[in-house]
Amino acid sequence: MSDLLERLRGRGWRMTAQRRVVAEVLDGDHMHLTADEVHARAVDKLPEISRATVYNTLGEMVSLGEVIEVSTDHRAKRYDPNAHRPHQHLVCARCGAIRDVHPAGNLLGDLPDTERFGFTISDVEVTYRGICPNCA
Amino acid sequence: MSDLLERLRGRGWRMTAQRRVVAEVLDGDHMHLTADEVHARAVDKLPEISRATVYNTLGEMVSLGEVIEVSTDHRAKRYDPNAHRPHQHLVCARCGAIRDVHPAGNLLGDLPDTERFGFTISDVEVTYRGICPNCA
DNA sequence: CGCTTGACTTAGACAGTGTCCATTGTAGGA
DNA sequence: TCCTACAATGGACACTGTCTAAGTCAAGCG
Ligand SMILES: [Mn+2]
Ligand SMILES: [Mn+2]
Ligand SMILES: [Zn+2]
Ligand SMILES: [Zn+2]
Repeated sequence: MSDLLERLRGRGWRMTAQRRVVAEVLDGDHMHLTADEVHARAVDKLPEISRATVYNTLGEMVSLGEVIEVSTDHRAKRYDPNAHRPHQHLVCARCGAIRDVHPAGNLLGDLPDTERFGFTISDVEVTYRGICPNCA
Repeated sequence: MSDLLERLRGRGWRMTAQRRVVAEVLDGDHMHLTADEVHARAVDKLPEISRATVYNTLGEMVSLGEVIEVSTDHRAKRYDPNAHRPHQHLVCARCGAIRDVHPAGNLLGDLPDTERFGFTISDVEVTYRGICPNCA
């Protein structure tokens, strides 16, 4: 089942009921949940799990590169278990729906050397904004 | 001096000391300030200006398209008076320094039709991340 | 000019999101 | 089974942003 859980076990994580539940929630069908949304779903499976533990666990997963933090609006960060296939996000400006997208081309190459100001650039983050078919 | 102020006057804004000061701060040398940083600088010029007014004024300037909201980290929004020349941002992952950059190429064109899922896309937001010369 | 009025400002309460810490619990190895 | 280092807990706290009720004032008008 949980590939995410497998990878975490392989990294020497102490396996607790709480971490199992957080991993299960992330691997479920709902993508791009906020920490509090993850917590709400986790509570359904393990009523005594605390908010702090969910925040800690998500933060650790991000540090390990197993989960990605996404912030498409200026509100809560969202947690994305799709960390092993590089992708970007397409966001509906009206309802907030989020889709994974895979742009063609070399995004990093679009930035000329004269525009790099001596930075060593390691990452490009792109958010496409528009109106989804439902909202149109 | 303040081009920003001129444009706002032209839009029928009631001209108050508070709005003048916020516009002056934005047009100063420091770019990409947070609302509370704008407030701190505004207080130096007009001690009684309130936090709420700074938030309100910045929000109105954004609505009018005279200022852009930027969120490069997952913390406070930053306010960018450079609203009339489209650009993107380059951010130092260590110290948070922000530079304006002007990518070549058609950013929107990088997203194939098959990756648009029926959305009407109106905007692309790009953040380049790396390490600045100072931090390297 | 001085009045009038509706737009603007203010202080502070409140809400949403995230962090911290002292205490308690427990996974997993000896 | 026991130990102990690591993890979980709950609640206080910090940061960012929003809201409201009451007071203030810019600007148009006589
Ligand atoms: Mn994603
Ligand atoms: Mn800028
Ligand atoms: Zn929509
Ligand atoms: Zn730096």
